[in-house]
Amino acid sequence: MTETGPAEPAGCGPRLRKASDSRPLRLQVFEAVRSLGCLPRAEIARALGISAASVTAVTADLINDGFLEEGATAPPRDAARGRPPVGLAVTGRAGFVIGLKLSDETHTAILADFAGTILAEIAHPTSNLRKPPARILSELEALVAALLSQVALPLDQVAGIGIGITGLVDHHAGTVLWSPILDGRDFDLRAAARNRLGRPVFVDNDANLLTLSELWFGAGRELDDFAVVTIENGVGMGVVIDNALYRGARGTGLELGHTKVQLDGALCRCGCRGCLEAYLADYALAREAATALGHSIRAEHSPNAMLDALGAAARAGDEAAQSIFRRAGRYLAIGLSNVIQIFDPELIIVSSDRMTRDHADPEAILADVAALSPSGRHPGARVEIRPRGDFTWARGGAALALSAVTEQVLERA
Amino acid sequence: MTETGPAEPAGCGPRLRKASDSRPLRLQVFEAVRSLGCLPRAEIARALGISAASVTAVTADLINDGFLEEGATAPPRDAARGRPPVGLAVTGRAGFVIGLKLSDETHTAILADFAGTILAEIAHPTSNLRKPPARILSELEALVAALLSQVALPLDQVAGIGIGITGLVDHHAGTVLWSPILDGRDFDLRAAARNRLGRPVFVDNDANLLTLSELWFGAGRELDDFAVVTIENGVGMGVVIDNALYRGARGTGLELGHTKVQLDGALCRCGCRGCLEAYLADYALAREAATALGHSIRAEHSPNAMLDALGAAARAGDEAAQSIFRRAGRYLAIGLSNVIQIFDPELIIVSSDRMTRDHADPEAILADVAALSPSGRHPGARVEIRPRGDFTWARGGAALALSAVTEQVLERA
DNA sequence: CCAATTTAATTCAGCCGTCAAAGAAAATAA
DNA sequence: TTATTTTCTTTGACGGCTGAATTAAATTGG
Repeated sequence: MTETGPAEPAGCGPRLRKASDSRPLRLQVFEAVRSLGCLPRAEIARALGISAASVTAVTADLINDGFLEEGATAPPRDAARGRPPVGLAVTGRAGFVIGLKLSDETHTAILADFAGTILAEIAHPTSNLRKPPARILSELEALVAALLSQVALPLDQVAGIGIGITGLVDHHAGTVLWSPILDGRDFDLRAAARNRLGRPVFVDNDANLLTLSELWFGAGRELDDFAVVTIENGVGMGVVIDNALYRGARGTGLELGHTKVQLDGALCRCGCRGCLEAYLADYALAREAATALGHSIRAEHSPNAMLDALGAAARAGDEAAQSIFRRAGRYLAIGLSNVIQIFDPELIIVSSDRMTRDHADPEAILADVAALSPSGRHPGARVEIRPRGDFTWARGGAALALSAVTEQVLERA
Repeated sequence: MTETGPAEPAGCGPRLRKASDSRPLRLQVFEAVRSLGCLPRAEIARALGISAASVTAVTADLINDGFLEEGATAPPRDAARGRPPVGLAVTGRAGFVIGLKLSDETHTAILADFAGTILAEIAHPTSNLRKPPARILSELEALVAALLSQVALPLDQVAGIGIGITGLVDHHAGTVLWSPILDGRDFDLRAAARNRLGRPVFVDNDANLLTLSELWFGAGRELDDFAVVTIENGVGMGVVIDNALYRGARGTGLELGHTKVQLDGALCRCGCRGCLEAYLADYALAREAATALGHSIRAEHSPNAMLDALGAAARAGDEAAQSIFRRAGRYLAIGLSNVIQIFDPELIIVSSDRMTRDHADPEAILADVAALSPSGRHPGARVEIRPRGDFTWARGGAALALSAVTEQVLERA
């Protein structure tokens, strides 16, 4: 920055934002109907702040093109006078998407229609070995085929497929930079899957999928801004800003697991010291488990087995085992507090199976978080710790596909 | 979130975003000209991706209304053939704003016109005592009067006043929740100043002002996304996402200084332990200075004097003094690394006078930051440590006022 | 049962913003 | 001088959207 005396020409102000957005009304109306379920034209006009005339015109088109239909169920009203509203709803058959999660234990997938209704679910157990890309693609293809056969839907009816995979994923490029279930690096999963299946594919990491799932189907539907923190093999985060998933300035960001919470701290699998993940993730607990449980457990046990044993020991009153979970809880509180300091969200959803099953005391964690927030500001974020359903990820994959696909499908033919 | 078998109606997808933006072309064109300085109509059309016809129409209006004028200086061209372009520039006299920073040592203010040209600057020394609001308002009024008298501009020609103040500020509400230079809490500075001066007022904290200054006049003009970290009495941060200042979900966020970098760490003036600020801020260094310098300095010295002495001692080779700065540098590296992990910006600007004067080794800090970033991703953020000019804040205040005021002033009369 | 009332949906004329295409202007090149 | 190139302006047309008026469908109350 130049320090000047008076004057200095040649422009000032932020640079121009690229897209001058202004999405077409057609799209806005469709999304309003999908978002709110089944609502009459008058409500659409009010919700979007546009004239009733436009709504009539646009919805007539959308109905004509087969995207909306006049609702069977008339929505309830407060004042039961006047002409009754005619509810509009998204025509499910207008399109279908698949959401899919590749994991180290079970691959899951769901089939959803454009209205967000889930039509089929499937789960395939898989080996937890690293696999070559070709193998993953075969598994993926088999999963999709089995899913579609449940409802006898041909593949070419699927408008898009959203795939989630653990690891470092570049959503924009569609590549997997690194994944614990994949041999090699920098695999272009999007291109490979698109070639194999012949349908549009979208890729993201599992934390973002989880966040999308909350945004589209879960608690996030009540909020403009919230954050999701997930703990398992690694520690991940997803953030929603103004009803849209925020992916960081350059596509990879929000790596809460690799924020540092200790100078020269514990060693993380990323090679750095002091990462939050190095105190919270499964592997971090597992490596202390051996010490805590002594001879009762062997090193060759799987991390999962070790953690189960550690959890059992803690519940049985083992001091060492309890202290492991207690420390993890305190570091989790630091991580959550930092998210609050930075983003100041209304809600943080902590998604963790192990946390809800084993960790000593969610209450203690919430109390720690509260204690770590300087007073004087507003109430502070709500923190909810909750388990995760088996198909939550896959659902997020469906949301990923829906959000990417809707726009182009709706383009006037 | 409900776990279901198939089906579940009643809508899905993100909730509706409130404003369907789509700023009027008139505003976009004006901002394009201001942003790029002096550019011909053809360039405007290209930059905004709109037709030349629209540009002609809109600019004719803007010229007619006195917001633009056909440029004196024709911008240089590559191919010197064809009809020479006529540069358009913002008419400075179209409007004026004041940017103003209230501080504990010196209040500063600048006067800028709508083109961003700085017409006058002024600095008033002030006592570093806490003051009652009325006193601050008087100082503010005197500052404005002295500034305007430099160019004989009447106050009612000023379209807006942007005020920055250290402390916890709620920009949307216009209130100062807490400030080290102000008695009491929850002072509605915006309303008070507006009443006193009779002009529109906008308020923000100093970190955001600094960030706006970079966004409007500095390095940020080359980037879509960047972060600013400021270190002095406290540790602050400002973040720009997609060419707009991000203020967190609920107005207060981005409190980098109160992110925790140590479990049960050093005591922060916010009352928590382990805040980054407790290792970096002036007061944090000052409280160790007494120990390091022993009897050579008295406790009753001002923090500033103590830090000056500490810096001198470090430069003279004092081991203890050096270690204080060295540790602060290492914690700063953690803070910067965490910003990178979360936001993944292209650039972080570290703005600190003391850091550039005293701290042992910027090189070491940058090296630490690099070491704390897991490899495998892209180059990583650029970090620039730089001193701060006296009027940088005030300039940010002008930017604050400009961005708030432009839209309404441009509304067709 | 028939107004009156209330709310929803539709129709229609018209404005605003935008574009494509064609024309006018100003410079250089031959 | 004439051709060429690029910028700027004008024009006519179109599509998206709105406001006002209209039609439609229900409830309420005599």
